[in-house]
This record gives sequence, C-alpha cells and structure tokens, in this order.
Amino acid sequence: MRCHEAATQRYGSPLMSPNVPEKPSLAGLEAKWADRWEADGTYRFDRSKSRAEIYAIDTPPPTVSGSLHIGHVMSYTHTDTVARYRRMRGMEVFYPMGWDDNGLATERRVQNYFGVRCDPTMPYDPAFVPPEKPGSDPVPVSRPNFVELCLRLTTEDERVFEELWRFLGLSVDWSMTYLTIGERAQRAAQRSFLRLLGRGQAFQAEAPTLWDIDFATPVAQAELEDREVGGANHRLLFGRPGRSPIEIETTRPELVPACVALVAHPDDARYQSLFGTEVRSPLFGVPVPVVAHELADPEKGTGIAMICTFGDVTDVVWWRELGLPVRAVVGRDGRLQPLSWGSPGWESDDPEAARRAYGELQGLPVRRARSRIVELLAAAGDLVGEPRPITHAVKFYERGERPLEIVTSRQWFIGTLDLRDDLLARGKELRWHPPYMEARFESWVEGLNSDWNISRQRFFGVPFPVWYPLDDDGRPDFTRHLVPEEGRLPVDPSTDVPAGYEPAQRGRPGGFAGDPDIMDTWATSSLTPQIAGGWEDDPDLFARVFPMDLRPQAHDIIRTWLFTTVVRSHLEHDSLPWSDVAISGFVLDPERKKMSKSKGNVVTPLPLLQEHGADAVRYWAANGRPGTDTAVDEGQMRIGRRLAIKILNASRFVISRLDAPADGAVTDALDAALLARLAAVVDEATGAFEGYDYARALDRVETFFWTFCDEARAGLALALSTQLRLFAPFLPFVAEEVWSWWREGSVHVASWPDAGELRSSAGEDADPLVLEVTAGVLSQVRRAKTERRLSMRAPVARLAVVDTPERVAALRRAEGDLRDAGGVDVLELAEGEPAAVQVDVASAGSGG
RNA sequence: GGGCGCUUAGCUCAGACUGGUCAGAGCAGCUGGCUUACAACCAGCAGGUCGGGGGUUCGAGUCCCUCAGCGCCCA
Repeated sequence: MRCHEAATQRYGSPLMSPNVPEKPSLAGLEAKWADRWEADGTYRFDRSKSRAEIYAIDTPPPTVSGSLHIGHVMSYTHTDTVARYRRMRGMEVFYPMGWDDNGLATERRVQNYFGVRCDPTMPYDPAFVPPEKPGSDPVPVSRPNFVELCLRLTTEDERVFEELWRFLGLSVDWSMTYLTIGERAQRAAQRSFLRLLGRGQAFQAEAPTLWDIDFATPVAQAELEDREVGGANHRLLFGRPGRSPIEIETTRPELVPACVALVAHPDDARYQSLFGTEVRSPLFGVPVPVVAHELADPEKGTGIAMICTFGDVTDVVWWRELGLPVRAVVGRDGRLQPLSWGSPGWESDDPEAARRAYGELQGLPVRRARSRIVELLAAAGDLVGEPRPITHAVKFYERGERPLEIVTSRQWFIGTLDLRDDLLARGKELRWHPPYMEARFESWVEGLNSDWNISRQRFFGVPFPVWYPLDDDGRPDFTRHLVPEEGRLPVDPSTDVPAGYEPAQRGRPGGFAGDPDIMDTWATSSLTPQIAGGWEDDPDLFARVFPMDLRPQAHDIIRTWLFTTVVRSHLEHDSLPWSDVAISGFVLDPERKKMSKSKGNVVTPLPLLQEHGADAVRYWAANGRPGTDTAVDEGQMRIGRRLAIKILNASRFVISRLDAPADGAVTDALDAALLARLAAVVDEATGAFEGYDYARALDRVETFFWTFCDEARAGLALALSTQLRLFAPFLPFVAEEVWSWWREGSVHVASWPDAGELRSSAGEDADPLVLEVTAGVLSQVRRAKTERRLSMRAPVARLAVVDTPERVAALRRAEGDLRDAGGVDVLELAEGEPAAVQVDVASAGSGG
C-alpha cells in the first residue's frame, strides 16, 4: 500500500474511477460548488492548529452602504488566490469576512432610503414605522429608531454582498463573519479606547477642527482632499492712527471680523517697523497686532496677511504658535453667528459701527457674507481696486461638496504626531508587495500635521464609553471622565449609567451626562485584526492568529486603513498587525478612466459575473498585477472563459484515455520531457506566489497549459493533476469540476504540486530538449500543410530533418510520437549543418 | 514644489532581481482547416527607431544620467 500512498501524495488525492460527462459545460458550476463547499466545510477554519501552521488574513471589510463594485472583485480575488495557494501548501488559512457597516456612509444611505433624519433629542418610539416611500421632507426619528433602521438596512445589504462573494468563489469561512457595528467590534473599540485614555494616548481637546457644514461632522486629516476652485484676491486697508493704512490681500474678506493679527515674514524689510504695533481692522475697528512668522510668504500679495480664526490651516498654525486669541465668527452651520461687539474679546474703537456692519452679515452663509462685506468695504473706501479672480487649492472633505470650515469644538484624539518615528520604523518593518508602495506610507507619516481626530457628532457608530459628572449648575466637568469597568463593555452612555449613579441622575445637577459622540468609522475598522481575532474575548484564538500574516488592500486607503491599523497595533501590542501587505491597484473603466459615481462610469460586477462566469472574471482580475491599476476588460474575461472551457475539454480528453493508473515510472521520452518542464513551471508558480505575485504565477501556468494542449499527451494523468492544482487558486470552479470527475475530495484542499516529485517521476534522463525539438519540427510540418492549404490530417510522405547531434538524438527519442502527430510516412534524421526541415506532403491523388 | 509609477506590434500587456537566441504573448486583423477533447475550436501569418537624447560596456527594453508625456501620492 505504500505505493498507493505515494501516488496519492503525488496526485494530491486518491484516484477514483473516472466519471466524465459527455458534454462538459461551465453552466451552473458556481452555484453547484459554492453549495457543496459550504456543506462540506471545505474552507472551515480549524482553530486547533498552532500559530506556525496558520496563515491569517486580515480581510478588508467592505463598506456595505455602497454597492460592491468591480474594484472590490479584483482586489478580493487577488486575496483569494493567495488564500487558496496557502491552503494547498498545507497551511490552515484564517480567512474571515467582515462588513464595515457603521459610519457616515450608512447614515446617508438610510436617510435617503427611508426618508428620515435623526433627531437625538426625540424619545424612542417602539411603534415607529418608516414611510412607504421617502417623502420630500425627511421624517425626524429618535436616535435609537434611527440606529434600528441602519441595522435593518445593513443586514439586508450584507446578505446581498455575501451572495456575490460566494458566487465569485471567495474561500472565506463564513462562520467567522464580523460587523464593525457588532458587539465584538464595539467591545474591542471601547476597550482599546479606554486603555489609550488611561495611558494618556487618547485625549480630549478643545481645538480648531476641520468641519464639513453639510455632513455636520469633523473631518480627519486622512479624509481631506485639495481641490482647485475659483476665488478672488481682495486688497483691503487696515488703518493706523495718523499714518497711511496697510494693504493686505485675502481671499476671505468675510473673515475680517475674525481677524486677530496681521503677519509678515520676520526678514521682510518692508514691515520691520510694523512688528509689535497695532493696526485697526476695516469696518469693525478692532485693534490687532502685527506679528512676524516665517510661514508668511513675502512673494504673496503684499507680503503681509491677516490671521483669522480660522480661514485655513495656516491660520491654525499661526494662532497656536503665536498664542493668539480666538474670535470665532463662523458657526457649525456655515453661517456667521451672533457676536457681541464691545464686550471682552470683541473690543472695537467704535462698537456701534462694528455692530451696524456686522448686522449686515450675521446669519448669512459664508459665500453670501463674502459678497456683502465686499460691498460694505467698497462703500467704506477700504477696498483697493477690484477683486482679482484666481484659482487656488481649497480643502474639502473627500465626500463633501462645499469647502471645509474650521470651527473650534471639543473632540477626542489619539495622539499620532509623537509616534512619527515609531511609525516610520513600522513601515520599514512591514513587507510591502509591491515594495514601492511603502513610499506612500512614508510620505503620509512624514506629512502628519495633526493628531487623529476620532470623534464624530453623528449617530450610527460605536459610542465613547465615557460619562461626565455634572456640577451644581448642571454643567459637565469635561476634565473628569467616568468610565466603566472593562467587563461591562460594550456600553452606551446614552442609556447605561456610570457606577455610583442612579438612572434618575442623568442630566440633573450633581448627576451625570453621557458623552454624546460616536467614534469615527476608522477608529473601529483600524481594529479589524483584533476584532476578527477575538482580542481579549477569545485569547486562545487571538494567540493563534495575531499578529496576522497578510493585509490585502488597495492603495487608496494606505493613509487611512493601513495607517490607522498600524497605529492601533503599535499602541496596544507593540507590534505590527501583520508581517506582509499586498497592495492591489485600482480598477479603471474600459476607457482607462477612474471610476466615480459622478461620472456615472462605475461598473457593477454581477452582470459581468453572470455573463462570463466567475472563473472568467477571476481570470481577468488575477491578470491585474500587484499594485497596478487595471481596466475593466471583457476581452480578458472572454479569454478566461475560453481557458476554463479548454480545461474542461482537455481534461476530458486526458482522463478518458487513462490506461492504467500511471503510478509507475514514465517511460515515454516526450512525457518525461513534459513533466520535467512542468516541474520548472511549478517552481516558477510557487516562487511567484511566495512573493505575492499571483499574476506571474497565472501567466506561467497558463502558458504551459496551452503547450500541453498542443502536445495532447493522452494518458499523462500526473501532468493533468498537477495543472488542475496549479489552476485551482485562479479558476476554482472549473478546477473543482474536473477534479470531481476522477479524484476524491476537493482540489482546494489537495496538496500544492511538488516540483521534486515531478522530476523524480520524469526520471533521471528526462530531457526538456525532446519536447522542444519535437514541437519545433511538428510546427514546421503544420506550417507546410497550412501553406499548401491542406487539412492537418494530410499525410506526409517524407519528413527529413537535419540538425545537431544532440537535437537529432532528442528527436529520435520521440520518433513514434512525431510520426503519429504529423501523419509522417518516412522519417529521415541526419546530423549536420545547416539545420533544416524538409516536408514532402503527399500529393492529393497519391492514395491520401 | 517633493516623491513614486508608467511610456515595448492597431489594442492590453510579459520581458524583474541575475545586461548577450528578448524583440515576445494574447486580442483585433488576414489566410486556411469540422486533426473523432474542444468551430464559444484548430493551424498558420506580426518585422514594432522597445517615449527622446546622452553615458557605462566587447554588447542595453534590460544598468546610470537627462528630457518629455501620462497617472498617482504627499506638501
């Protein structure tokens, strides 16, 4: 029986009596095998394995509020090929799926889908039913009702997503699926937050914050993008008692009431005498100092600028570094808020005039305030010339439509600025595939200019597990945090009560108040290794999977997801979250343009999967090299489909011609040569996969396969078995289908081919030259027939080959096969030079 | 402004680390063939200054410098 075992090992699984369909087809393979894999638990994770035997993947949890697009299909297919490869190499693959369901994206979708908006002041209505169809005016609902609707919709979306993934053939263990709004995720996020708070790494600060007035949310540095927009430079006059006025330039004249200083470069000769003096703002007569700072650009405008609280991020820097006061005029709704001119902080030489001028602006949105104040400035003679239109870069929320404002508010942060060097070191420690992607991480870390704002004044997310004691006047003391024991997590401070208090004390003087904020979605999804791995909830599992092996993701979220995950793991575990990261490219539309909702060129995957089949779409995806942007290409999918069909047919051909189980030594020289070359292919594919280059592996396997088909080596069961296993990571359905015709078990848990065993099967004197020379001569024979417009069946009366001794010897070893394949009657082999092949095709009448 | 990537046949791309049968594959196109596994198939046909220029070398898509175009990242 040793012989049998050896053969089983070589072939990846036991042989059974072949059962080949009459007319093989790809139709219905996806559903058939997806069901079967689920029923058999083919991809079920065995948690009894040790860390060394486990290959753990930190799968990206897709945002369920969007629809899955073709880009997801590509990236997740890349991961799946790697997962399948590792599984066949004998690793126990930890491959869960997660759904990123919390956050702003879901809120927006729920608002539109149900026609509601969240009003956190309303009480819960257990009987609430959303409108049949969303009306023109959104229906206000309580926060708990709103959250219920979010959960209802995401549950539905997640079901649809899972079906698509199963159809695509992702080999995930669906029993391990997690949600970023789920209890485990909430517990992990809150626990991590509390520990950071305890160490002072998380903190609360009243600080200028980039704010999107439409989404009503603070925006983190990672969510910013610069956009070129039109604006205008306005030249304004700041007065000096008894002296000529100072000219400054600004694109935001509406912020004159928010001006706290003028600034020029310390070396700027023009303004030396002004430093330390005071000037008066136009219209409002506010005395402001003239200060020096090297960020002031002497080349820009008049070289002297106004500092307002806050017009842009440079204002924030000046304000912080120069210790200036705050005069906030823009509110969170993006309108100019009421001010009290003449009171402390709002001093003016002429409070009455200031009040009058501001009365024209108060309540206006910034754009309209801008036009109005320009009129006022012009009327007062404080505007020099006309505004000059310019184009300049302005900061936007990446999903927003109006420029961000900077408002001062109380927010939670995780300190990241002090980690810069540590994080750069982590970036170097991580193995990047492809390596050049590390540059994006580095430049991001080097450019960090603010700590990580993790709080959001929104509704659907993980709450901060914090309460504040209220003083005798009912005001919260933000310096004192009431926090729960870790064992109570997760908590919702809006319904749960801090230790030592009664529910009735909520909101009462001397009582308590819950923190109303929720965490930003990245503050949760930066913990996916911890959530999926059962950090603290399941220490046994966590020890077996963490740190993980692989983070697969696309390059657009290096500064968000990858960065934040590295931060959290560094702070909590003093390690990387994974050893390797594989970066996928973007999917471009068929015209190689970036896909975006606004352009309307987003490609949805389901129709493509249905038309071409999962294996075909996977084939296209697997051809997208690591890190490289790839266009949607139905031509490639058609090629993939044809490849799958070819595998069916070629396999049928080989299996139906199996003589005896070819467990013994290979005697035919051509067969031996083929196996020897196949061994080299296995080496290449293996090496490519070890470097996460699935595309290269596929290329090598595919190229060899077509050669194999050309040679039509009937009876080479070992070659077929090997190739099916090589194709299995890419075309899991067709590989499994063919496998089922003649082998027991699943090809996806069969062993990855072993080049050494192939070589030993091929035998000592296997010579790849036999294959090469024979194929070359056969190709000449075919060409001769084609040139004479003859059928490939046309007989060859005489074939004469002249070549080097080695090549002639090689050819002689495959003489029989050559005669059969070419229909050759007389074969003459001679050593000599120059090499030549002469094909005498029998004439049409000569008995052919 | 700094950085990264790309630029090879009409199209999509291989040719990396380890310079010398590397000038390739597929698609499209053209010409033929139902070779009893496949007509959703098979066979045959590709001469493209390997973006421009310079350099290293006996020899360079392959290494170095430089320029240009495109894309992306960061500021």
